Amino acid sequence: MAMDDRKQRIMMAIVSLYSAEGEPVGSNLLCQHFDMAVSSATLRNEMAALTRLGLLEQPHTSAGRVPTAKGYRYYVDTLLQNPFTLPQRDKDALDATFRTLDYDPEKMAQGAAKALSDLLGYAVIATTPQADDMSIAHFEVLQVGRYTAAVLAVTAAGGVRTRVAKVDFELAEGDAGAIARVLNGHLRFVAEADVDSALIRRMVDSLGANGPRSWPLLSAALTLLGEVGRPNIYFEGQKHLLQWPELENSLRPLIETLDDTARMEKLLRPRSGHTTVLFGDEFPEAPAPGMCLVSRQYLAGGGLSGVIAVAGPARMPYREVIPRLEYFSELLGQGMSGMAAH
Amino acid sequence: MAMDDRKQRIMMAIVSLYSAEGEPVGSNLLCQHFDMAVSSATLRNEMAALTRLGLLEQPHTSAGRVPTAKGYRYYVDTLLQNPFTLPQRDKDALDATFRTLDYDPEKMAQGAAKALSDLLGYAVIATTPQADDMSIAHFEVLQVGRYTAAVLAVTAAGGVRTRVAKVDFELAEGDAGAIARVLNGHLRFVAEADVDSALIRRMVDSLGANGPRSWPLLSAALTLLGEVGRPNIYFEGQKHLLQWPELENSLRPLIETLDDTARMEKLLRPRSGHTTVLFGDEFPEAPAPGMCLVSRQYLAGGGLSGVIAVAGPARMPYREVIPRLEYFSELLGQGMSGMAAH
DNA sequence: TATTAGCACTCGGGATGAATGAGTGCTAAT
DNA sequence: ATTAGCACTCATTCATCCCGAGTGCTAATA
Repeated sequence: MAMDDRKQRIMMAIVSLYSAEGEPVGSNLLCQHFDMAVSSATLRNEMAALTRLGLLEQPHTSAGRVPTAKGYRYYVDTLLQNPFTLPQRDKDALDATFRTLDYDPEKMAQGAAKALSDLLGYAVIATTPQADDMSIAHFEVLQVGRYTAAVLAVTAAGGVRTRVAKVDFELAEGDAGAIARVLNGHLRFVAEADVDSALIRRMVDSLGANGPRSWPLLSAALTLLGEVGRPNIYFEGQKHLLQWPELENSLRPLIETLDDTARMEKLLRPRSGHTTVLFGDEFPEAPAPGMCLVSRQYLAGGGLSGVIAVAGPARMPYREVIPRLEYFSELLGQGMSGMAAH
Repeated sequence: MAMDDRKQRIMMAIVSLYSAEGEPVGSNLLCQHFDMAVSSATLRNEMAALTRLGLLEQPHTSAGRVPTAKGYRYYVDTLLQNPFTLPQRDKDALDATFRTLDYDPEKMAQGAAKALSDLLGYAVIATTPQADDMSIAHFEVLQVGRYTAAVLAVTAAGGVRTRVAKVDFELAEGDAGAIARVLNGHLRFVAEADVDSALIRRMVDSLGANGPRSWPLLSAALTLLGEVGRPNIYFEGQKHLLQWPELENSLRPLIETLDDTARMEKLLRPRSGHTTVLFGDEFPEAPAPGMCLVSRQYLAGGGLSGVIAVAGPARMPYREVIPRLEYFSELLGQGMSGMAAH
C-alpha cells in the first residue's frame, strides 16, 4: 500500500485544514474542502489507510484525524521539494525590519530573534555566530573607562567576542598592553579544559604588583575562553507560545526546555545548509508534544555560523514561515559578515 | 473603628498564611496558626471588621478571606517601617552572582535581570541607566571594522550610549572623524522632535560625496537621539510567572503588558529613593489582578539612574524579596558607576 | 463588655447521569 | 472501485444533587 497521488493530496489537505482550524479533521469537513469528486465514505477509507501508515492519528475514537509527527515529516519533506519564492514585497518588509537592527553580533542576534518573532507571531531562538575552530588566536585589551577595559578575543576563524570588566584601581597608560601581553603569552590556542590553577598563578605572577588587582580582567578572558565555544542563545517572543491551546498543558516544561541554554545548544548543534524541522515528539530527553522547531543555519563569513529557529505549534503554516526564516537568515548572515574585521 | 494591635497581628497572620498557601484563609485555619488564646468566633468578628475596612475580601460568600490591594498596601507599608538587615551570607550570594555579570551597561542590566529572576524565582525587569537630562552633549565615531563604525552619544549628564552601523563602502582614515564633526555640528543638544528632513538634508550635504553612503551612521545617530531619553528595558524570567495559579487566567495580557516597552517605561518612570510596591489592580489602563511589581531605583552616578523591578503574584514573600532587590540595586548602581568615564 | 459556643445559611466544587452530535468502520448495493 | 446507509463509540455539555468549608448572627458565659 503505497502513497498514490490521491493519498498525497488528501494528506496535504488534512495538514492545511488542521493548520487553519486547529481541530481534528473529519471525513465530512475534508469532503467539503476537497474539490475532487469523491464521497466522504471514500475519504474515510483513504484516511483509515493513512492511519495504518502512521501518518494520521485520532485523538479518540469518535474524533477526526490529526497528522502525526511522521505525517508532518512527510508533508514537510514533500513540500520542501518545490522551492519557494518569496514575493518581493515580503522581502522588502523583512529588509526593512532587518535594517533597524544594531550591527553588534550579540545585539543583532537578539534583535533579529525579537523582530522575527513579532513578524511571524511565533517564538524565535537565535544564537550568536560561532566558529568551528573554537580556540582563541589572540587577545586584545582596550581601555574603555578609567577603571574599565574591554577584553577582545579573536578566534582562529576570525570571530571576535568581547567582555568588559572593571578593576578597582585607576588604569595607567601601559596597563592594557601589559595585560594583553600576558593573556597572549599564556592563553593563545589553549583549550578551556587545560586551564588550571597553576596556569592562573603564573599569569597573575607575571603581572607583578598589578597581578591580583587585575583579576577581573583575567577572569573576563577566561570567561571568553569558555564562551567562545558556546554561542549566546536568545529566546524571544515567549508570549506568542501562550496563544496555542494544544501547547497549554505542556507550556511550563516547554518554555523551560527552550530557555535552557545548554539543552538548546545541543538541540541546535547539528547544522546543515538546509532548513531543519524538528517536531516536539522527536526531542531527546524532554519531548514536547504538539510543538515544532524550524531551524536554519546562517553563515556569517570567516567560518562563523549561527542558527536562527522558529518555535511554535506543529500546525504552523510552513509555507509562510520557512521562506521567511530562510530569507531572514540570509540577511543575518550577510549582516554579520565582515563584522569580524577589526 | 481603628486598627488596634490585635487587628494588626491578625492582618499580618492572614497575609503570611495566604502567601504560604495561596488559598483564602478561614477563621479556623487562622485560629490554629495564631497563638493568641482566642476562638475562631472572635477572629470571625475581627475579620468582618477588617473586611469593612477594605483590607480583606472574600472571593465568594463561603470562602475565607484574601488581602485586598489596600490590605497589601497596609501590610507592606507597616512592614517597611522596620528596616531589614540582610544576613551576610545572603549578601555574599548576591555579590557572587553580581560578579559574573559583564561590565557593559546593557549587558549588565539584562544579566542582572536574568540572574535576579533565577535567584528569586520571579520575573524581573531592569532598565539601562538613563540621564535626567536627556540631550546629547557630543558624539564620537569609532571605526570598528572595515565597513563598520560605532557611534557613541555622550549625554549632558555623562552617560554613554552606543550603536554600531555598517556602510557599504570601505571606511578610510578620516571618515569617522568627518562624520563625527557633522554629527556634533548639527545634533548637539538637539531634541528628537526638532529633527526634520531639512536638517537631515543639511547633514548629508555637508558630508559631500560620502553623504548618502554614510546614511546608516547618521541613522544610528538619530536612533541614539531617540533612544537616549528612553532606557532599554529587559524583561527576564517570564517562565517564573507560569507557576502561579492565580495569575493563570490573566497570563497573556499580563505578559503582554510587562513586555510592552513603552507602557513599562511609563510604569517605572516615577522614581524615588524608596522601594515602590505597585499592585496589579492599581495599574493604569490594564489592571492585572493578583500581580505585583516591586521596583527600585538604582543610581549609576553622574545623574544616571535606572530601575530594577520584581514582578510576581501579590502574595510574594516581601520580607525575602525586598531586601534582596534593594541590595542588588545597590550593587547594580555601584557596578555601573564610572562606566560613563571614557 | 468582650468572648465564645452553637446554629442556620450560603455557595463553590465535585460527582453523577442523560442527551447530543460528530465521526467512525463496516456492509451491501451500484 | 465507489458510495449510501447504518449501527456504534465516545467526548462534550448541561442539569442535578450533595458535600463541606466558611460565614454571620444570636444567645449564653466570664
